[in-house]
Amino acid sequence: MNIGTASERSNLPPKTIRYYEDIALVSPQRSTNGYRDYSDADVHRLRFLQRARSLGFTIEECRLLLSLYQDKERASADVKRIALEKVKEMDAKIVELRSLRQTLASLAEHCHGDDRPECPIINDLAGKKG
Amino acid sequence: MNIGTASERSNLPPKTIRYYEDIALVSPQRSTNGYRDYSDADVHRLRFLQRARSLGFTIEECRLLLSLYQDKERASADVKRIALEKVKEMDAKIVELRSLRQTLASLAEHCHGDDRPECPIINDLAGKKG
DNA sequence: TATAATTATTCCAGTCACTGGAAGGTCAAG
DNA sequence: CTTGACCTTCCAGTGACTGGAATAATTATA
Repeated sequence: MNIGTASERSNLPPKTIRYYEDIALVSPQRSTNGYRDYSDADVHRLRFLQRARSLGFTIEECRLLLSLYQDKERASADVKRIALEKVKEMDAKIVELRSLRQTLASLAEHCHGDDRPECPIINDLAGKKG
Repeated sequence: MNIGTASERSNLPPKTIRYYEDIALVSPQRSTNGYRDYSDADVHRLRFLQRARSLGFTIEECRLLLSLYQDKERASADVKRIALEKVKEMDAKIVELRSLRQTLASLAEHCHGDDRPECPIINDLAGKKG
């Protein structure tokens, strides 16, 4: 099938799919007219990538997961380890984001938000005390 | 002062400070030897940037905040609006991240994580049901 | 004073994961 | 036969830096 169809079925934009070919993640056949010709297996890999990316795996992690997926002898322990590391990373990111959010929200709360130029947000960013 | 000192005082790496000059955020004087010569006001701007960036503002938002900061006539309402938008964005990001984290964690939980190749994480990524 | 170490300079290239756009080839419908 | 949708390649840009090479200036030490 052409890239447009593969795009619909994988829920990935054509540009992204071509990019995945550039970095050797999914390499479809070519039709006689030079168009990329995606097999069901290719689309399968694309969907795998779409899902894994949306779960926060990097491209290189996806590459690893794909190779584990290809390898019939792979141990699920490998996959689990990678997943749990990712969960830990996400936890850390959430904590950090929540803290930033709190700081910013409390700054905004103390900003009267009218025409007067006194603004605690600006003051804080500028490093003023109080 | 030289870039090294400015770096220490602003808690920003020299590379980043030079980059900020490239994109016209902080433009110090030059000494006769060609070295950048940072004033206290420059360092002030750098600290402002460091803090704002760490709070999740983009460079362009920082540019805006700096211009509001410079402008004595600015209304704090503008700053508050920007800050509250940012808080909303962060809330959304946190929700999304939490959901991804949950998906991944529950997949990992159901993965026995031994030598057997059966792995729910891989199966899920591959789009298998059950 | 010679030398070594540190810090500074510029410039080019790379990161990550795409995304946009130009210039052109192919194909199906009317 | 033309229109328009879809496909191709290639080049360049995004954001926010970061790394590294080659060179120059300053500072510390022997």
